[in-house]
Amino acid sequence: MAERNIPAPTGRLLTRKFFARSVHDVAPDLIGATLLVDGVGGIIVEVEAYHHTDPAAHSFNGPTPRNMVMFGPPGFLYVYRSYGIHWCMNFVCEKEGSASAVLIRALEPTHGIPAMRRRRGLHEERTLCSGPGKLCEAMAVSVKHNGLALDAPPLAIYARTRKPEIVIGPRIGITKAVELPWRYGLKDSKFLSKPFPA
DNA sequence: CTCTTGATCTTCT
DNA sequence: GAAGATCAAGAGC
Repeated sequence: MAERNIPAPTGRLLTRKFFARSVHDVAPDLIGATLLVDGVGGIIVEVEAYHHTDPAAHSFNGPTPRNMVMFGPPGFLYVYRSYGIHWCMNFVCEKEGSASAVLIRALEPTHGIPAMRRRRGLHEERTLCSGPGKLCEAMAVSVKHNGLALDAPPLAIYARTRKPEIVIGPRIGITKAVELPWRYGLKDSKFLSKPFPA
């Protein structure tokens, strides 16, 4: 079966400068942007912010081989192994040494859906990218992508054209700093990893 | 629908 | 040795 043609996304391509701001400004601004890896991906509908002063962040206890990219300059990709099985992707923000990043938690699939279905072994679009491990599997992101620039192939991130309605809540799956409202989502999206509390 | 569990890498104790 | 920025499958309701 032939792969369907992939339309070019609209909107400006984000450059590294976009990420050289507070992680708490970048995170909500990413909701509605389109993330593609090798032309495959979708609209970012859910993210979380992490910072080195935050006990839940991987960078909280200083640099390790795993989190080294977080301590580098903004505008690069940090990929880590989660629970020994999955990969999760983050965009490094702020400035070198600030060790802050935005975890990409869910996408609304728009580009290369047949490829993502194949990789996930799943047909249903709603759950194709509805979690940080799921979207990496769908886009074939792994440690090979750790440290790549966010504004150069195979990555492309397109700015949204309109500001969407954004919902905020506590982060998912952590046990430290659980009260901090640093999870951001696209209001009423069907593609979230979990609904936001009312 | 909800709840429980296994998978098994990286870091910390 | 234990915990963790997760996910899917199976049991039970």
